[in-house]
Amino acid sequence: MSKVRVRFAPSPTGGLHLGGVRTVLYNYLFAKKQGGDFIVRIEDTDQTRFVAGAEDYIFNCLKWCGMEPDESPLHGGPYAPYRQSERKELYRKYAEQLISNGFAYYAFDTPEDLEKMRNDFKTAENPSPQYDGNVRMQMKNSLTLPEDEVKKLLAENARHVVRIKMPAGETISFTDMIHHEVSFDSSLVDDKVLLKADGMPTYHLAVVVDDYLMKITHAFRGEEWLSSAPVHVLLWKYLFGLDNMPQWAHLPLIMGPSGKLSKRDGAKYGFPVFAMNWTDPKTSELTEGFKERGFLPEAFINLLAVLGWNDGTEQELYSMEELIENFSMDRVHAAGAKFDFEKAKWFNHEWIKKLPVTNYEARVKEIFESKGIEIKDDIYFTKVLELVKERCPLLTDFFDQAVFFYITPASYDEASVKPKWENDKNDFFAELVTKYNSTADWNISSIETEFKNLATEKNIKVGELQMILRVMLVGTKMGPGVFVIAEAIGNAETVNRIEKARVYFSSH
RNA sequence: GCCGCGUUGGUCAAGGGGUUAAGACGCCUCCCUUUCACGGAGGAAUCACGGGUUCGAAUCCCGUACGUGGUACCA
Repeated sequence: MSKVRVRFAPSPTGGLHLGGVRTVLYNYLFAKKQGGDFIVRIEDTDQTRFVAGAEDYIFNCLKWCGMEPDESPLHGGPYAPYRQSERKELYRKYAEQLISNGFAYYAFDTPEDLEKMRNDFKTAENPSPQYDGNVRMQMKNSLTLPEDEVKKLLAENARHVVRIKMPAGETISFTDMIHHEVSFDSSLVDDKVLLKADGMPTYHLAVVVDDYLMKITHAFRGEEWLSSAPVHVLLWKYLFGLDNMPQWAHLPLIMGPSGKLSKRDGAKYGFPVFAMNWTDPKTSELTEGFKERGFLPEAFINLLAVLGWNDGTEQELYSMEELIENFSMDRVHAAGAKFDFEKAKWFNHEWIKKLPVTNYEARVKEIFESKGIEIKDDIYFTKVLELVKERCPLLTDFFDQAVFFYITPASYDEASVKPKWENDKNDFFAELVTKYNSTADWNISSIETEFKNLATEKNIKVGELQMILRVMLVGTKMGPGVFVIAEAIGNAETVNRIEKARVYFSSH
């Protein structure tokens, strides 16, 4: 059996969303599991939709996710070029081969002609007429025009396209790795354009020709392509033989709160849809990415992998290696899945807890510095992150959960302290400051022992005092153990914060 | 409209003729902590509907409904 080769074939028209990344992932996992090659081919046959920077952006996303292609326009490879716009000259000959075999034809209809046809044939039962067997003989094409006129038009370079001539009354079927037998009635499929007036192929021709030329063995794509699969199957049959056709798998769609997930859903419902931040160069509109929202690539990959796939066990957390080991296409769900941001955050939290802080502290450091907190002591920073990570589902949560390790609170949760602030409390903290000022060995147990001894001596409930101490050090009722915080921020700063708060509470 | 695909709790899902119909997220209660989390123990909540087939259907078949994708010289 020949080596497994799969491809991800994006068109560089904008950001890379969830569904796209999952398509790459399944391609990648399948290829790596079989020891095959993962190819990225850029499908840029529509120059009107070209967006500057989109291709680089896609490769950046793949890099962030840890999925490096074996072949691509960036990585090179034996089947270059990997950009369809650079392969333009290749396609025409296949289109012409189809025509000479009677499987396709030239069509000279103008956009106005097409619009007229759609209008003329439009009825209540058929709101969107297709260019198909029912109308093709009434259009302007090499099937209806006299041969010499066709020759003449071609000779004078009249604008034309090449369309596939869909046969009538055939059942076109194929085996999909996820949906199993899928079949279509060829009479109901339209004469899709194969080669456009500008000489570029459409997706339909290009995908078949390139998959053949690049020796692709398995072709995975979103389910939105299933409807046009009969065109591709026929093209394979006419051009290269069904025996050489790759195995198809049409992946279930990832749904948003209302229908197929779109980038609009992100802004609308408050969660990212793209892998990384994407700014449209034309409109300057920014669409948020999972990365910038505070996701770890490990979590992003993990949550995408199990959205539509499971290995039949109860395992939910998988590293890339484990995914490669366990992935199989036949356990991919046929039904679409609705994306749940709450669960996505849970995955991220699990990975934050699981991975050593050193794995992501550089990113957290950037967040702190962008908010004006300079990190000078990396050892201390690591320790701080370690202390708060179980309350941070997102990387961006670390700031709020840990700023107080760096700055003295500017305000206090007065509602919690005020009702309990009486003279005995004031005295207690005044004495505590004196004691702490002379504490020689500043560690958690000495801090706690001194505190509790003094409380016992003063006959005040320890718990109540601890709560007040917390508010004094943190500002609010949050964070790790109070004495742990005191130890971390140090003797001088602890004393400083207690004294500042004591004065504040006594005068308010 | 037509064509394709799909349908197990709110969400992700296991299970594919006989099960008390797993598990996870979320939600609720309790424990832990006089904080917030983490962790632990419980709880509410599901086989779209109608017909078959069968001793027995969440599981097989047929309809219906609903959802979703396509219906471009876009991918």
